[in-house]
Parts: sequence; structure tokens; C-alpha cells
Amino acid sequence: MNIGQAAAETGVSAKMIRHYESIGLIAPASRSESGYRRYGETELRTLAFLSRARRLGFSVAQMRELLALWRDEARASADVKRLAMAHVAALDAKAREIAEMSGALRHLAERCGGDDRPFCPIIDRLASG
Amino acid sequence: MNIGQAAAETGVSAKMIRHYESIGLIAPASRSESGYRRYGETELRTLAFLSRARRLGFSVAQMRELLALWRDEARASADVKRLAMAHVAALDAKAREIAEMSGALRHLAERCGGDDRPFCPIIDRLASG
DNA sequence: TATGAGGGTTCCCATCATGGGAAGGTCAAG
DNA sequence: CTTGACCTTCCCATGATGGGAACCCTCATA
Repeated sequence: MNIGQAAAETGVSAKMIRHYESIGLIAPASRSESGYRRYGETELRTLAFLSRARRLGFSVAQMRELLALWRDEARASADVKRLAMAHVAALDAKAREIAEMSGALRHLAERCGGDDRPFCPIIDRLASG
Repeated sequence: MNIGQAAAETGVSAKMIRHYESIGLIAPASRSESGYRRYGETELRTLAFLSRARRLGFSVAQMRELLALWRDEARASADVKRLAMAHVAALDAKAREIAEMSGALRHLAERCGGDDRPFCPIIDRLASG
């Protein structure tokens, strides 16, 4: 199977597959006589794994760890759980930070008339607060 | 006042001040005879404005709009409010997305023993779900 | 068989906000 | 006059992703 079909079946773009290969996240694909990358069942499974991990917000560095744990049949589930929970904590912190920004801004906007007059606490606060 | 002190007083790094100047977000600073950038009250106020907007998560493009509204004494507060609320909506969407990722991952992790055995639903789910 | 569409390949550039660092000029204090 | 802290410009890097050029390969169809 060529890279285009592998991309279609796994949800990882051809661009990203080449990228993942170039940074060593996945092993270099074997090549056809004409130089095309070839993908089989094993590679597809790896790409699908990465696609799902990415959708859960894992970074490339974390996906590298996950891949190692995935391939290690003797891994302790504790290792996986630790990695996952660390990621959960980071995601929660990010979400909280964004929610705080949103809340502060909404608070200001609620005090803004939203009419034709120029006074607005948002600008006011940014200008001198 | 030189760029270093302006940076210290406004919370915008010297690097970023130069950057904001280079992309036209702020006007080029006047220069001393030896070529040093000079900052006065007006410039400091603008930088502090930007520093606060940035802390609220506004993008450079949005800060450009905010700056225009700030400088326009005849602005309608409706314009400011619209911009702010659009940003609030974007922030909320982002926070929700991250919370969803976190929730899905936490759900998986809760079903993982976290012990020495290899089975873990996190890996399982990533591998075949 | 020629040709065109639609793959594939590598390589470079862009995003966004930010920082690191080098090479060299300037200033103030000892 | 030296030293150290500051300034200048310029280039490079991040992380994940995409755009696009220039070129090669393959297959179906006129």
C-alpha cells in the first residue's frame, strides 16, 4: 500500500507520515522499486495508534513513550497509567488557564454596554489596569 | 528610557518589543544618537496595554484590532464587546476541547490497574479502538 | 502508443509567539 | 582606560502542520 492510501486509512496525513519518519518516531518504510514507500498491516496499526494518541492531545515526545510501552509486551500498566495521568494533569492545567482568561474577559464584557457610546470597561481595563 | 527598562516596566520582553515593532504592531521607536530605541510615557502605555491583552490570550491580530479601538476615541463599545466576546467563545471552545481529551484519557486511566501487570486499557484502546 | 491525471519523491518555506546566541557598538562606574 | 552591563542586527530554533515547486512514476483511456 502506498502512502496516500495509508494516510486515508489511518487519519494521519501523508505529510505527517513522512514527517514522523524523518524525526524517527516511526521506522523508515520499505520502498518499492520506484522508491515509493510501502505500508503493510504492522505499519498501519502503528499509524492508527499514533492517530488516536494525537487526537487525545499527546505530544510527539509522549507518543514516543507510548509507542515504546505499546511495543513492550512486558510493560507494567503502572508505567502507562503514570504517563497518562501526567498528561491528564497537564491538560487540566491548560484548560483551567484558558477558562480563567475567558472568565476574566467575560466579566469585563458583561460590564460593557455594547452600545454606540465609546466607554467600555474592556478597553479601560487594558489601558490602565 | 531604553528598551531594557521599558521591558521591565511593562512585562513585554525586549525581544518581543523589537518583534512587535518589526511586524508593525507598534510604531518604530525613536532612536538616540547612538541608535538605541527610546521609550516615553506614551510608548509605555501602549506596551502595558499589549502586555495585558496578551495575558488575556489575545492573538497579535486581535491585539492589532484592540489597539485601533483603544486609540479611536469615538469607537462604539459594541465593537469592543463583539471582539471580546468572539475571543471568549474561541477560548471556551478550546477549553472544552481540552477538557474532553482529558476526560477521555482519565476514563481510560481509571480502568487501568496501575500495577505490575501489562494489561492496560489505555494502550488497548490506542492500539485497537 | 501517446498523453494526461493523479499518484509519488525531496526540499524549502510558512505559520505563531517566543527565546537563544553571536558579533559588535555604547555607556557608566571604578 | 578597562570592565561589565546594556544595546544593535541577524540568524536559528521551537512544535505540529501545511503549501507548493520541481520532478518522477503509473495507470487508464483516446
